[in-house]
This record gives sequence, C-alpha cells and structure tokens, in this order.
Amino acid sequence: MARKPGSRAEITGPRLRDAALILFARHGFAAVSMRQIAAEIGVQAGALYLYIDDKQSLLFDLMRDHMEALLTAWQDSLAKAGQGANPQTALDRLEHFARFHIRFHAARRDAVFISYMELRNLTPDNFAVIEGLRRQYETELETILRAGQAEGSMVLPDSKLAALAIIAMLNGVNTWFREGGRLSRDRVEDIHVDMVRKAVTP
Amino acid sequence: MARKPGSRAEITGPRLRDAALILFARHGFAAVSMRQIAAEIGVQAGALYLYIDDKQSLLFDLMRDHMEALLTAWQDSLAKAGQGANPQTALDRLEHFARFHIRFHAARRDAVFISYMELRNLTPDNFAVIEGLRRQYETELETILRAGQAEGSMVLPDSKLAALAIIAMLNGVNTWFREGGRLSRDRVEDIHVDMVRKAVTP
DNA sequence: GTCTATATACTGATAGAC
DNA sequence: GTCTATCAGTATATAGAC
Repeated sequence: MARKPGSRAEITGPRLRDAALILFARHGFAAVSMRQIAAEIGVQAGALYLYIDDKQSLLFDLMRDHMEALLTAWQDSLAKAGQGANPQTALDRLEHFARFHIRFHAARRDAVFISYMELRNLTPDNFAVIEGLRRQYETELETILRAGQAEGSMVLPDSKLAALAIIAMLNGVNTWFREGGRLSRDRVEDIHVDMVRKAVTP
Repeated sequence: MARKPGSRAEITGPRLRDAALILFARHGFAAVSMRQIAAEIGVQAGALYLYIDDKQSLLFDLMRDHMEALLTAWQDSLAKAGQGANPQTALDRLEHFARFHIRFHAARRDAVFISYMELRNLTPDNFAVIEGLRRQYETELETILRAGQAEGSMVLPDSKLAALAIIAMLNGVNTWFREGGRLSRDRVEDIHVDMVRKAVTP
C-alpha cells in the first residue's frame, strides 16, 4: 500500500497552500524548496505536483487569491456599511476604509507580506495580473478621496498620490504590529484613523 | 598569464558590491547566484571570494553600509541646518526630516529596497545589528516629534507609533516614484510634507 | 494519492595552476 | 588576481511502482 494511511486528497491541496504561504512569508519564495513544503505537510516532494503545475503558479495562485479576497471583502464591507439609511460623508468612508484595511491585513499577515515582497518573482504575465488587482484596490480609496474633494471636506493636491501615501502608512502597521504588544489593535487603528483624517482635511 | 589584461583589484571589489546591490534588489538575495554576480562584473565565481567571505556577509555588508550612510547623512544634514542662527521649530525640523528622507532614499533605491526586503535572509546576529541601526534612525524622528509635543505645536497620542507611521508613508514614495514621471520629485516632496505636517498638528 | 528513484541542472565554496 | 576544475549538496520536476 503506497498510499499513506489516513491520506486525504481533499485536504492535502489546501494544506499545501497554507504551508507554502507560511514558508514563503518567513523565508522568501526563492529560499524555500519544494522539499521543505512537502516535509511541512508530511508528503514527498513529488506528490506536490498532483496539486500544482509548478512553483511559479503556486506563488501566483497565492497572490491572486489574496488580492481577490481583499477586493471581495472590501465590497462586502461597503455593502454592509451602506445598509444603514443615512448617507455617509467621504470622511466617514475614509475612516471605514482605514479600519477595514488595517483589520483585513492584520488577519492575513503572511499573504500580505508575500503579495508585496514577491512581486519580483512573478513572471511578467503573472505580475501584470497582480498589479492590475492592486491598482483596483488603490482606486477604491482614490474614489473616496475624490468624493471628499467634491464635497469640500478634503483638500488634496493630488488624489492618486494621496491614496498611495495613505495605503503606505496603513501598510506600515503590518510590518511591526503584534497582537498583545504595547498598544491594542483598536488603539493603533484609532491613532492611524486620526492621522489619516487630519492629513486630508483642510 | 592567468590574470586578465586590464584587471585591477582596487576596482573589482567595489564593482562586486555594486553589481550585487543591483542584482539583489532586482531578483532577491536568495534568487541571485554567485555566478550571476561574477558574470556581471566579468570575472569567474571563484574570484569573488578574494573580496568577500561568503554570500551572507556580502549581504550584511551592503545593508550595514547603507544604514550607516543613512545615519551619517542625517547627522550631516542636521549639522548643516543648525548652522543658521535662528533656532528651528519642531515642525520645521519635521519638514527637514521628511525632505531628507525622501531625497536620500530616492537616490539609493536599490540599497533601500534590500535593507527592508532582505532582513529575513540575515543570520540572527547580523539581523540584530541592522535592526539596531534602523531603530536609531527611527529614534531621530521620534525625538523631533517629542519636541513638538513639548512645544505644543504637535498633538500625538503616541510618538513612537507616529514616527513609524510617518516613516512608512515616506517609504511609500520609494516603491513607486520614478524620476520623469507625472509628478516631479519636488512636487512629491511638497505634498508629503504637507500631509505629514497636517497629520501631527492639532 | 503517495511513494521511491532519478534526470538534469545549478548551488556556494575551495584547490591549485599561472 | 584571476583562471579552470571540481566537490558535495541541493534544486525543480518527472517516471513508474504500488
């Protein structure tokens, strides 16, 4: 009996992706071998190729899944916020975005890390796809900033640049925040929301 | 004659570091082979080991040199600004820091990239050294922010967190700014300075 | 579905000729 | 100072047994 007792195909695939995500985030895509991933989930290296085409498409799938989950979660969050009867101001929507961004990314640190750090390990075609998804997300914020300018509640010399700067600031949280540290997640969120609001108001 | 005509030891060492910096930034430390670096500067792989101990210490040296250059340049910039007779407000010093940060980093994109991205490829000992230098730099900004609070010109719930958030925002410039793009470097600088000032003022 | 075994190529680093 | 040659180890990916 070659098949290991208790082996189950329907869970090996997801476990492979989970293990790869963690290992890529920790050591980097190029530094992780297929053998390491296989060892992590208790199979031989050859068995991985039942679930993936090659190492490159494994990385690409992880990044695409993350970006699509991000965009979907944002749309869901928007829809939920829109259910209330009262219309939101652009500043409220900016705060909503900032809190969503910090929370979503804090819950998926490994995927975030990979999606920003391993872009250069994608083939040009795969890079273009991920880059497109990232732009889509940036545009969501930019739309809010433009609305704020139209309202007059925000003053921004360049809404595209402001969007990038705000996302960069919010992403910073991901590089150093640890649950259980000096500041609670809520406190970190509040402080960032405050700085972001002030940065865009007259 | 084994030695290549025109070979000069005094320039091969620096050329090795320059080539490694570019290749590591472009493809990642783990993805770059010693042979690639050697090919880039026109020598054989074995010859590299006349100038470095091993691949790890090559990475470490690049990162340490960058961080030390950053700290030295900041001290120089501070000294130059201090030569004027009039004392600077904390907000002026914050603006000075922001402009210095953007300019210094824009001029050394590859070194910056490596120093943030390849931390996980350092041995624990080497990591601790680089981390210490990075903290030193963060403390420079934090000192300015504390002075602003003492003056009353700034309102910050947490100066350490504010320092990290500001640096994160300023670092964002490095990931997308290209000379000759839609916005000039001065314009990008001005917009960031404006947002940073507003983010910390009451 | 997973195993073992293997093909082919490349890795970092060293030894010794010149 | 740089070369060639090489070592021992590892890489991705595949073939075929069970």
